[in-house]
Amino acid sequence: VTTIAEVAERASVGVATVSRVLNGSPAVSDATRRRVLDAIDELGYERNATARALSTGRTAMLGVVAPFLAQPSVVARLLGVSRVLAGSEYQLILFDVEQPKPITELLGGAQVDGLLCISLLPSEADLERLARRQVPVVLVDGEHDGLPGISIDDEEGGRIATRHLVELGHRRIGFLGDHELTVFGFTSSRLRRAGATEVCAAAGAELICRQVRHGREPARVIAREMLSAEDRPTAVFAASDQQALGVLEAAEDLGLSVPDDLSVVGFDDIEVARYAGLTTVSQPLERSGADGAQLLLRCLEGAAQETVRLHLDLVVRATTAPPTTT
Amino acid sequence: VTTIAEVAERASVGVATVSRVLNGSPAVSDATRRRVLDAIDELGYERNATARALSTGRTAMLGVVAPFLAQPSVVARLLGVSRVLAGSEYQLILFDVEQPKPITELLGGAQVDGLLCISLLPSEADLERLARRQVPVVLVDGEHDGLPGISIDDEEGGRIATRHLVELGHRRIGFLGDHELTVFGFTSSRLRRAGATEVCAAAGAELICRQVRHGREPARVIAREMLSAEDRPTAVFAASDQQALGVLEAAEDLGLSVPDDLSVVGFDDIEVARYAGLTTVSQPLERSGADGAQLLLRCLEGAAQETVRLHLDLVVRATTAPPTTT
DNA sequence: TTGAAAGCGCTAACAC
DNA sequence: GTGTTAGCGCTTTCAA
Repeated sequence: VTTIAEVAERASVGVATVSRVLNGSPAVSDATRRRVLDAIDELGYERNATARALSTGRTAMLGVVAPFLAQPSVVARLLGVSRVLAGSEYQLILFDVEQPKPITELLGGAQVDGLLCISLLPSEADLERLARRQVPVVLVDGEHDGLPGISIDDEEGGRIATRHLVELGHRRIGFLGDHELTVFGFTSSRLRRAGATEVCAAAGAELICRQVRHGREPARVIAREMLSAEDRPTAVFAASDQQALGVLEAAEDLGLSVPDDLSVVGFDDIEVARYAGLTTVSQPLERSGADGAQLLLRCLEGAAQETVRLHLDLVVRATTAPPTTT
Repeated sequence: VTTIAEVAERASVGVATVSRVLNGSPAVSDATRRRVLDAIDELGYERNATARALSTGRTAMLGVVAPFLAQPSVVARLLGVSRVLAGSEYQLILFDVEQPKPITELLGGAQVDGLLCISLLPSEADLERLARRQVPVVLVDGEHDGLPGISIDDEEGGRIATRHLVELGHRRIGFLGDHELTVFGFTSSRLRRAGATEVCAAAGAELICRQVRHGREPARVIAREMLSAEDRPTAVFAASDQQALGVLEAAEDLGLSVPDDLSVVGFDDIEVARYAGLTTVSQPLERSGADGAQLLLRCLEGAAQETVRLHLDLVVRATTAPPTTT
């Protein structure tokens, strides 16, 4: 409501001078600066970010695209992003993806100086349009050709989980992962399965694969089916903790005791995992968001673009044990 | 990079006509509209939201201020907000509050058409400045004089939880709530305690109160102390599930078995509560966010401002039982 | 060190 | 129906 012009008038200077003061330009005499500052104070002036953005071509906003609600792991990542951005000059605009949909469409005309994609992969078309808009893109929990990003070695993660089961003595292992089609071109589930397949093959173990929509409930349904079979697996590796929780519920439904009748390994190590006593492959979730944000910030400064892979750990809790030889 | 002027030139029309097409004005002949649309297509034009915002005075962005990371309950609420906003023309800008700090400062010059405050109360000064900017404010999980919002009856919630304990036979009850100073002028913890106090008084039960910084770990520390006392309470009512979880951990630390040696009631019914088998007072978290967003949307349309109170439920799980008379 | 003025890309009167 | 033009509030040359 108060504009720079009113401040200028009150301080008896030109608008350019006010702008200089606002932007901390050294080319203003102390006396003038004082007058301007006083005028700003008296008028309760606050600079209009929109006008500034139009003029400079920078909005000081970073977009974060993520399937926010689908997975708790995304929340943890977002937390890292938020913490880093809080210490920067950028604001965070959240674009929640509920279903696969062109990112650019979702963005609408929204002007952002940079974009962070969490747990989803932009399509080639999206990338092209983003490039035309000169918006740098950083991936968190995803990899793509030329794009900088933070990720993990999903295949290795699959190996870690499966190796654990194999070493415990399991030879008939179930795998529960995302249904490829529903997950935004997201390949981690597939890679984790590849890792599992590799280890099973080497150990002469059988891997029974099922794909399902993400989330606990769908996993529960499929797991119930998988565990009802005559030759049910003695252990299940779920591609996410959420799905692992679904498996645990299914086990309970069927009266199977964990880990005696069934071992379960998850992936992510989200907070609930601890409460459920779930054995899982742990990845630094919050860290990934923080690092991703930092990376984007550096891209914005024109720095070189890198891709970082974070470390994975097996966390053994109470849902895995050797199979009972019935 | 492409502007409305280029589109206009290509379609051999004036910029106003392009603008009309862009905004779906009916006052454009079909033939012209076609030409414009084609030009837009060929040029891959996308309208610049910043310029539009500057011109119209509306940014199509809604701010959400929340102590996002502090509490899982806030995440659930945010989820409701996000879902509603996804169906609107507005984008969501997230302002994460890590520590008490003037909201307007946090907002910076960021232009938002409306503001949703989740689980925190803006100061009078903030409210004034927001009003001067003509930004409508809606509260989610909070109440304030003239402001519309979605809330619950915290005092009644305190009564519900405590009544449950009293009815089970507990006569020495601990209360663990937020430290008033740390929570953004947030009064729910205080009100919940008031409800608890009332019920205890009526039942002739003793209420031992402790205040603590929010979060699980601080609660654990204080609870450990509270439960180490000679005359320790036989039940604890925590003002949030997070804190209740801390109490459960403290009990485990001390070798107290729940619910035999100690009953625990939480508040919120966040997702983990279910896994921890925590008895708690359940409030519709996601719903509160959704309703709040809807309310804000209506305010933006100039509709009357209301305040809604959501329903509370006691969810009895495995952490409460009658006290064992040792 | 300071001010005047020309945009930034769009919308909305106002004329034709 | 359509075009012209004056802003929206700020930044940033360019002169002084």
